[in-house]
This record gives sequence, structure tokens and C-alpha cells, in this order.
Amino acid sequence: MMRTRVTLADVAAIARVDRAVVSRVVNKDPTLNIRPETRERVLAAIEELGYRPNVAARSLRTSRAHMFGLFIPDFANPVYAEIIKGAEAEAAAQGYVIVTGSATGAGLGEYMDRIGQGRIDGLLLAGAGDDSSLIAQLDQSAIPWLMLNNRSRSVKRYVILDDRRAAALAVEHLVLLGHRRIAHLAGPSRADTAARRSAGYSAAMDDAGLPEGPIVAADYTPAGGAAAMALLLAAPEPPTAVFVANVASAIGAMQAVRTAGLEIPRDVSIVAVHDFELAGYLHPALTTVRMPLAELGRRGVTLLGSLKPDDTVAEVLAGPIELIQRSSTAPPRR
Amino acid sequence: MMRTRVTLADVAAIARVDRAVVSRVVNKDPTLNIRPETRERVLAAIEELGYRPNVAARSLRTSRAHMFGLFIPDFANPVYAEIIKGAEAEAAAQGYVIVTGSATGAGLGEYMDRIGQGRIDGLLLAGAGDDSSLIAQLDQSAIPWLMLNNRSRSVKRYVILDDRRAAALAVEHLVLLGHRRIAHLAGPSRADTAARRSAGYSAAMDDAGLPEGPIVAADYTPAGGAAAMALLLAAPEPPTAVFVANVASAIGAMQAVRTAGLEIPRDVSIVAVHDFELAGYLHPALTTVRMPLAELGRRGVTLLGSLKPDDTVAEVLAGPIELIQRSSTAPPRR
DNA sequence: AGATTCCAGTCAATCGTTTGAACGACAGAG
DNA sequence: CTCTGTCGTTCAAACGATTGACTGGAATCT
Repeated sequence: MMRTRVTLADVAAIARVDRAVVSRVVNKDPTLNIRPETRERVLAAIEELGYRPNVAARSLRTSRAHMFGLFIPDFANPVYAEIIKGAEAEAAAQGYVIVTGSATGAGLGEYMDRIGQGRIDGLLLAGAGDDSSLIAQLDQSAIPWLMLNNRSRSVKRYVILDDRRAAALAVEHLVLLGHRRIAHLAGPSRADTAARRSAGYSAAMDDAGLPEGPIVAADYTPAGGAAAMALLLAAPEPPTAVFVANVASAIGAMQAVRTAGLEIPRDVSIVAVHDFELAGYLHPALTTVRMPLAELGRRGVTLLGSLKPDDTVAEVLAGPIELIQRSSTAPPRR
Repeated sequence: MMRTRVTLADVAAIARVDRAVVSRVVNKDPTLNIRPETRERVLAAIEELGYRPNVAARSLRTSRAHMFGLFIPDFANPVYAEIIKGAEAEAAAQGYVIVTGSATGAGLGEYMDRIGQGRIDGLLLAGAGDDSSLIAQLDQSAIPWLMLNNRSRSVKRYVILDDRRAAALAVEHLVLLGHRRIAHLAGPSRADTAARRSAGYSAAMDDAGLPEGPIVAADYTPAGGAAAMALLLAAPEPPTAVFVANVASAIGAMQAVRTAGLEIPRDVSIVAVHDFELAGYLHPALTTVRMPLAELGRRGVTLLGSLKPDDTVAEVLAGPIELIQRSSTAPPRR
């Protein structure tokens, strides 16, 4: 049952007032002086016709779209799912809606083309690389934008989490359990988060007076983690504990431990960054460091709303970072 | 560096033609007769100014937004992540962009309010319930919509997968391995997918000449699955295999098996519907039935594009459904 | 009584594109 | 030499909402 679209004019006609009045009633314009009974008529007409403002017309006139863009690498990654949820919640609270795009669909440039001009009031880039041609394009587009969980060397427009501290927390936990040979299964060298987590690892090891164990870099994938872990275990004096920079790698790493005929945590303890629901259901349940990912998304949206064109943003989100101890970490074997 | 926005008029001025010409060039209007050199001038001006059409103006005029809505229960659920990816890919191919919303942000009604009128050309509802007040509201909104992976009793507007066949495939696999006491850990009774999978289970058991084992319903959550599995294992003659309707439940179920001091697949085999990346990394690796979820998203978008106002759609997506055999299923113990 | 303020709205320009209709110049037909 | 057709463009009216400026009357002030 296709209804014909209802406009301000229709409402105005029924309520016997000017379109302007209806508009001001809808927008709760405080400068409007109106008799209660007139307002009632307007409201009744809106109700009767089921009027809803036309977004295109409104945004053409006001040049505000009430929509934010959010670009992520992959929807299937629970880390970004968490960020989206936070961003969406905050956007909803502001009456905004989110138009998502992912690198699996097509590149960022192509996404920007489809977005066009005037469709979004701001853009969040979660986990995108540091591509300078991209940044140039963004600056041309005249909308505020921000990187999440990934900083750019060239431009100060990012909010990140305290990955350093998260890494240190994980390492301290292992140290406290009595481990001394603690290796680091790092992320890919081009990833900014990986670098910060590695730095945290090094600092914490240093603080504990321990020598940095072997560090092996791997992709943020199960396969990458498995390969890297196999390497670590093959060493003449394998580590008794491994700090893994990422859950995806950690899952692969756990598999590699089993493949090597060893047992977690008896032979090797594992702790990884980012908590996620399934972590507690893996076997053994994975000890993780929980970071405020949803809060990161929320903060990004909040900032977008108040960002001035040339503002710089270089924020390390203050938020709870906690160790979720499960069964993959234990004191080393005597 | 905030650029001042570039309009058709700016381009027209530089190219020394009318706005209309620029518009027709941009839109590749086939009825336009134009001298090659004029076209060149226009293209050059567009390039020089970096002109991009204003989406609001365009969509006000044409009443097409080049945007689809997609509402899902939860971004963190890998099943919907897969659907989104498919939908996004197809939308991108059509030059459309997707505005997502989830039930974790706020309800569908609230999402529709934020969407407003004229912002989307169609709406996909993935896994939403069969809420009749909602359907009334949708029909009022004058945009085509479709349910994905969930059918509504009241309205024929859905695309679903062949859950019946998927369930049958899983059960047949267990039968082939030699199992005879095959239980079913079903989904919540209000979920449409759960009902179809249960039907498939029953049919397959019947075909195999086996008595229906115990059937226990559980939420599509690890906790629900764990509780239900505990119940199944406590029976005097526990099943040697369980067909689980959903991966989330399956993960909980696996935990419950371990808690009971049993081993998979030695003491009980488990197979679940929907494959997902981590399934291969669980311990033991979970045997699943892979369904074409991305294809479902893709198909939904395709249909939205060609849907007439009063068309009915009741489609069971034809697409590959395959058993991914891993290590959680084996012949029963003698 | 005349001036001023307030009330309760109305008027109309504007945002940037799209698109059916019109138009001047030129060519070819009759 | 006028008429009819193309060619290559231009004209201008939408689309629907917003918002600063304005207005006609009543109430209040001086």
C-alpha cells in the first residue's frame, strides 16, 4: 500500500496555518509564538497525515545531513563491531544515523565517491592505514574526520586507546605469575596499534628487570598467529609465556601450541589484547586485556560533532583497561 | 583546510556553459547533443574544481537517495556481519551506500525516526521478529522493504535460506557416521530459523528411520547452549551426537560437555549450523554447515532495487549449502 | 490620543540539481 | 525564398524545508 508522500504544505493546509508555522512547530523553534490551540491543530494534522520531514530538503537547506560516515576494515572483526556499537549508540543519542562502509566492499576512495557531497557531517576512519593521498582527499572534502584506534604520522586527527598500558598490564600479569621468559607475538609492523603494544611490552619487561624475550611479528590473523607461535616454540629455550598483540593471532597461536603437543597453560601461558565474547568459551578460556572499544566509537562521534575545521585531535582515550583473567595463564612449570 | 563547496553553477561558469549542460554531462544523459570540445571544457572544469554532486539536492529533485537501510540485531554477531558484507558489496556495485542500524543502539522504530523520510530507497530487516505494529509502520513509509533470514507470517516480504536442508545435511552426516541417538539442541521457539531447522531435523531423522531424540530449546547464546547441553547429557541414555541449531549455542554446548568431564567427539559428536571463521580454531574444531549468508545480503539488495510497491517476495535462496567437516564429529564409541 | 511593544503568525528567498520545453543558427528540401 | 529539421545549447520550474523579515491587530505605556 503505497502512500503518497506527505509534505509540510499538506500539513499546513489541514491545520490552516502557513508552512512556516508547521516547520517551527516540528523543530521546536523557541522563537515561535503560537496559541496552544493552533499548536494542537498542527500536531493533530501531523499525526493524522503521518507527516515525517523530508531529509533531503532539510539537509539541502540547512547543509546538515544528520549522518556520520564510518569506515572500517571488516565487519567480521569483533574489534570493529564493538567500535561500531559505541559509535552508533552515541550517534543515536544525538539523532544521527551512521552510514557504514568497509574495505571488504571496496576501497575508501570508492566509498567516498558513493557518499558524494553533503551526505555526511563527519567521517570516522577506524583502523585505516596512513595513506597520504587519502588524507589529501579528505581534507579537500571539507568535512571533519577522525581516525580511530590508529594514528597518522602526518596529521593530528586521531583518538587511540592506551595500547601501551594494555600491553604492560598483560606483561605485569605474567611477571606476577612468576614468568621470566616472556615472548611477544607482535602484530604486523605497519600497524600502529602493534607498534604501541610492542613498546608497552618492552617497557614492562624493562621495568621488571627481565630481558626482552624473542619478538615475532605476525598478521592479525589466526594463520599468522599459528605460524609465529610455531616459531617461538621451536626455539632451544622456548618461552614459558607469550604476550600476543591480538586475539585473532592468539587463536591461531593456541592451535599451534596444541599442534606442538603442548598444553596451555601448563607448558605455556598466553594472554592477548582485546577481550571478546568467545574468549571465555575457547579451550582453555583465554586471558585477555579488555579495552574500551565501544567508548572509542562513542568518543569519536562526540568529537566529530564539535570539531572545528582545523582543530587537531590527538587523544589517548582515558578509560578502563582491565585484565580479564581466565584459564590460559598460570604460573610456569617448576 | 576547509574548501568552499563547489556547485554546478561554479563548474558551468568556468566551462562557459549552462548548468544544465554540466548536469547532463555528469549524468551521462544520452539525449544530450554536445560538441566534443564543449564536453572537454566541462570535464576539465569539474576536474579543476573537484566538483562532486550535492547528494541532498539531487535526491530532493529525483526522490532517489541512492542509499539502503539495513537493520540488524547486533553487529557483534558474525552471522549478521556476513550478511552485511554481502549487502554492502552488492550495494556498492549499484552505486548505493548502506545506512546501518542495530537493535543494540535503539529499537527499529527509533531508527526509522532518525532515518526520516526520503533518506533511503529501501530497507532490509535482518533477523527481526514478526512485529505487526512495525509492519504497519513500514507499509506507511512508502519504501520497499524486505525481511532477511526471517519470515513474517503476516506479510510475504522475505528472503530466507534453506534452513531445513541445512539441518537435514547435518543430521545425515551424523547418521552416516553411525549415530542413532541424535539429539537436537534447538533455538528459541519464537525464532523462525529455529523452527525451520527443527523441522529439517525431524524430517531427516524420520527419513533415516530413527526416533527423534530429545529436543531442548535454548537461546542463541553460549550460556543458553551450555544449559541445554547439560540437560541433554544428564539423561539416563545420553545422545551420542547433537545437532545444534546455532553456533553461539554450540560454543556453550562444547563447554558444557567439557564441564561434564566428557570429550568431543569421543563421547559426543557436535555439529552446528552456520560456519564462521573461528569454528576451525575452536578445540576441537567445530563441524558446521556453511550457508550462503553473504549471498543472502546480496540478494536482498538486488531485490530491493527492483521491487514494486505491492510485490510479494517469498524466496528461499538457492545457493550452496555445504557441510564443513572438522573434528567435532566422529563415529560413536562402540 | 498617539506611540510603542507584543502577539501570532505570514511571506518569500534560498539551498543545488534535474529535466521538459524552448530557442537561435544553420542546412537542406521544396 | 520560405519551410522544416536537426544541432547544440539555454531557460526556468520544480523538489520540500528553513528562516530572516515583515505585518495587521491588540494591548500597554506615556
